[in-house]
Amino acid sequence: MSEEEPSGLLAARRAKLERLRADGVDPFPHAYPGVVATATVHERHADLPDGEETEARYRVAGRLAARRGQGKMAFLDLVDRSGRLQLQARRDVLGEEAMERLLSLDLGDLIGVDGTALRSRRGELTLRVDDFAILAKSLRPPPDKHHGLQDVETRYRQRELDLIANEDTRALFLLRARIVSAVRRALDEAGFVEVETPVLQPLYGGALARPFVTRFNALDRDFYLRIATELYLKRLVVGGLEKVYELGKDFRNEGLSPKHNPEFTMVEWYEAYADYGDQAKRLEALVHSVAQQVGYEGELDFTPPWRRVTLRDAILDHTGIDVLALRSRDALAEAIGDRLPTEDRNWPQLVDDLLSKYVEPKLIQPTIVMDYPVELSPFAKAHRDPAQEGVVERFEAFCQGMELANAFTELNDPDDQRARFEAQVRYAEAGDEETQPFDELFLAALEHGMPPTGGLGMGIDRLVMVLSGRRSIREVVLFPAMRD
RNA sequence: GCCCUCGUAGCUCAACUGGUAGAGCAGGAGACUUUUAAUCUCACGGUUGAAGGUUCGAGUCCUUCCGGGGGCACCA
Repeated sequence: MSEEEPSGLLAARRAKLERLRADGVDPFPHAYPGVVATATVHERHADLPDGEETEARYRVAGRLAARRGQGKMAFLDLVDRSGRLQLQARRDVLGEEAMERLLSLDLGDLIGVDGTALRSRRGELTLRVDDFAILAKSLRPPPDKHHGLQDVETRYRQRELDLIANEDTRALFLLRARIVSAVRRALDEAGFVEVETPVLQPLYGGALARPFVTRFNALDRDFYLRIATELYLKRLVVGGLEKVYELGKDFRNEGLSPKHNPEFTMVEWYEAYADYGDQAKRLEALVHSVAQQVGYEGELDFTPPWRRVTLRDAILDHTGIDVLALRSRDALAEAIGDRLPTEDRNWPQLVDDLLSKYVEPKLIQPTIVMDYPVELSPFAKAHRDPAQEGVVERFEAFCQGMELANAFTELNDPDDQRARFEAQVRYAEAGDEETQPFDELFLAALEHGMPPTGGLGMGIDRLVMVLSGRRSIREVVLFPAMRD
């Protein structure tokens, strides 16, 4: 598979590959047992004084990241997942042949080293190379060893290069892994059972979004990639699993933005015999705990309780408009005036517009916005306070100017749920493309009886954005969606 | 889909009002036994995203297309 290589860089590496083979060295050996992390070597000799040598031998492996040649002695930097370790190669230790082979290595080659720990006169912990092996020859030049890889497009399209070249990228995705682990651990310890529900669904639901459509050949019909796990998880609560969660990918067929990737990771949990107030407490405690476990040190204060405000008051504070006093589309549109385009927007859409344009960007510290209009929330239970007519028990948590989580006291009255589906169908007939399709199987499940239940969904990518201070979801997704 | 903006060597970046593309790193040859972005010498490295156009002359100006980033729309 040859291609243009204007600088002859590929040819030079190919030539080295052939030279290795000619010398009887396998450039792609099968395994290299007994490797320890470079961080382990650093930990074991943290107190070694400058200029001191030891008898301690280690086998490490990783990518050759830098080289400082010196004729009869050379220093090399080896990078593995845990960090970086300096190697010292001496002609008098290795002998002529091995020294020449080591000096002919390219940056980017994967090597394994057996060596003896010492600390150089300049204070750098170093492994003197007693023996080494090429573990995989690199046939392409790596990114710049000092500047790393800066080109945003290449960083996203070839994330492996970003990970090779940029230590903060490695740290970020290790952080992401610890965040996901901590979320799972918190739910496991709280007695939730992790489940897996279908990604390929004959009918989508659980959120207001357009789905991806795919073809199921054997059944000769279209299926949908899930937009949420909500409805299947609630069927499991009906089934008696009581406390369930799923952490996985959802897919929404919508535009790209710094806050939206068409496939994203969501955790949803459902808890029998609990309400949305319980979920708010669980969310606060969980995020606070996760932040502590991963060593979050940013500006955001996750200490419970978070600020709470009703949606009505939040919009009133930021716009002067009382949406609950203006329950008709036209009255609300008139109050909005020319602040937002109101044509072709129905009442719930206008409320949502006010929230996302005037309130959401201002919510930097963690904030829980409670009590939404029923029209925006087809799966949330009506407010227990009869005075709160048209309002459901739902909250969204916001942080760093974006939505982090969405929760409600789940609607478990099957007749009410049926009426909500019917309302969604009416919105669809009026042209709304993001309505909730009618789900008879879900209704049948509710008719068997679902306990009072509180549920919550939280965007994992956004949690990682918040805890890492990243402003684009593409920074926290390994392979974000890109054009061909 | 619309608007703004960016695209130069493998990587990181230069190139005044249009004057014929340059450096560091990497790679090649060589020197060097404690370097830390090692240093030094020499040579090499380009379809300036693509295709057109204006001009005596285009990296630079214009048009279209491709891709990235930001914004709008869509959007949770």
